[in-house]
Amino acid sequence: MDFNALAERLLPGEYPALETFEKRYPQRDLPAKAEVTRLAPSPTGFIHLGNLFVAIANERIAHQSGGRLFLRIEDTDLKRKVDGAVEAVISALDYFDIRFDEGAQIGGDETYGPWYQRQRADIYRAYAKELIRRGRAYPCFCTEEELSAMRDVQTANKETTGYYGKYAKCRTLSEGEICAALDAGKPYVIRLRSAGDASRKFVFHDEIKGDVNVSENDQDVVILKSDGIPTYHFAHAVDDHLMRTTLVIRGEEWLASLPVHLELFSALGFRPPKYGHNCSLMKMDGASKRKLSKRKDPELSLSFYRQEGYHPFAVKVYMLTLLNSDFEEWHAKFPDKPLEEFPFRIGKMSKSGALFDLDKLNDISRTELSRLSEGEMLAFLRGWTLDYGGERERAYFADEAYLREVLALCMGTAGKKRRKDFVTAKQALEEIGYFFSDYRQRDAYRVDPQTRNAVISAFLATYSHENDAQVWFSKVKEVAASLGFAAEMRDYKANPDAYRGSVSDVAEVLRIAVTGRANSPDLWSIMHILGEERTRARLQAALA
RNA sequence: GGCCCCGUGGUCAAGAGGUUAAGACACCACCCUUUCACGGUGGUAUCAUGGGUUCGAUUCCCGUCGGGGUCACCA
Repeated sequence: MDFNALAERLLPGEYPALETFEKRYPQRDLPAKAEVTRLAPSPTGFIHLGNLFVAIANERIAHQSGGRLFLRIEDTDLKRKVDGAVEAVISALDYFDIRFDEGAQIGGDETYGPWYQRQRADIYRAYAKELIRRGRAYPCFCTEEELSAMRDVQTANKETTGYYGKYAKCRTLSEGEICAALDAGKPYVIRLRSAGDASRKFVFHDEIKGDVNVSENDQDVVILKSDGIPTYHFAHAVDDHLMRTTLVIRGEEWLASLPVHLELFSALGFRPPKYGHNCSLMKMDGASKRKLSKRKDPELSLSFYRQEGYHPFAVKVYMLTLLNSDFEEWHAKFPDKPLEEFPFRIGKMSKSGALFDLDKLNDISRTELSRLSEGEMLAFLRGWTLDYGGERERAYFADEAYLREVLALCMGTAGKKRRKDFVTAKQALEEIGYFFSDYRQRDAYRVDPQTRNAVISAFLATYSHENDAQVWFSKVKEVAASLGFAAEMRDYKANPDAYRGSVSDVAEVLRIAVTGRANSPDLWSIMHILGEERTRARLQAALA
């Protein structure tokens, strides 16, 4: 077989000599320990919490080591392409502070581009042509039907499925057969002629998983699809070599194809990067865990968190606590230090899949939000409102001084004790709704209507808006006492049977009447922010 | 099903051949309290299982079970 002639027939024309690529994409000039990492999404426009997870790890490792992080777009499958997807990816990641040094739409150093794989078609073909010349790749004319029939046979025989060994029938086609098929205009793909033996095993060191047992690849994988575009595997080997990637952190689902990648690197004469296969984020589905899925878990797309109004910092803190178990302690110890100062270590990443825990995220969100000043909170809420808020939320910003006052009270920024009532922007705006015209009773009264009316009327009878907090509260106590409730918590606790309840129960009635909820900041302050008129109106309305 | 990965409380997890097996979330109780919170203290709860190795195993080895991943001209 004349491989040179075959290569010429399959990929006619002049392709640059491979050395020119080595020159065009030189070894990077970086410090010794610097790592070059990347994110290589396909342009579906969908970004997942899992993507963020991996993105943060890649970003940290690159920047912490003085290396580079780049963005490459894996657009080799046109079926997946969605317009504006790249912008969406960048914007979503940017929201969480992931900044690329170079890559698609980044505008940094362009040396290692182009960053869209479709624009690199000639590069892949040049390497594919070389592989054909060396007899390491060959054309395959098998149709989809043939392949699937073959798979059925293999399954029935309980054999490994795929294109390998005796099943790789195009591997042994004669020159004449190939030419005939080509002359007939049959579509074909280019496959790797694997030199591996699946019965041979070896140990591979994974940066996250540690030593992993793998078998050699023996599959004649497709490297160039019938449209001349490379498969992921081939593009990965070529690109990550030429872009001088030193470390690939990617999802665990790639571990199975690692042998393919390793053989590709070796066939191409490239040194493979280091790999870290990171476990996927799991979700509880009924009684069992499962990987987060785009289809089934739209609520776990990155845009969900933005829409809900989670603070990006909080999400990042949560991701980091899952990524490196000692981060949480570090962050608790140095809450004011920038996250970048945390010594992130790939070796600390967990080998087992973490279950996504919304309770934990919410707790972190609460804590992080409670650390903001009311000015920062105002800005955060405004940002969210501009993007996702409705008319109601927008109206809250009409009187900024008033809003500030509300936030200061709700966050406890004035006093020494911060409150932790806010979890997300959306929820916070809902939470403060009662300071605006839309009163809604959210929580139910725990006392019967008669008692409720009695409490409210009694309070109304003595209510004087000018009273300071002290006087105001002593009046609440009087109301309590007059209706058979303990005025002092202590008394109630000492002898609960002697009372119908305590001041707490009385205050709760008033609280619900005024705010619509059983939880709120200091009631007296609320009444004073609302003003006498609205306060009386709400109490009055609650009587009805 | 084959192959690979994983297996400490409900969740995230630290940990070491001998420990009272950390911590965080959630939950419960109590304390503080001028109501709501914040906070504080305490509590319930874990080494999947069987067999080895060992004076001793949750830790090392093997099997079992369980969970996950992967077996495309998708990435």
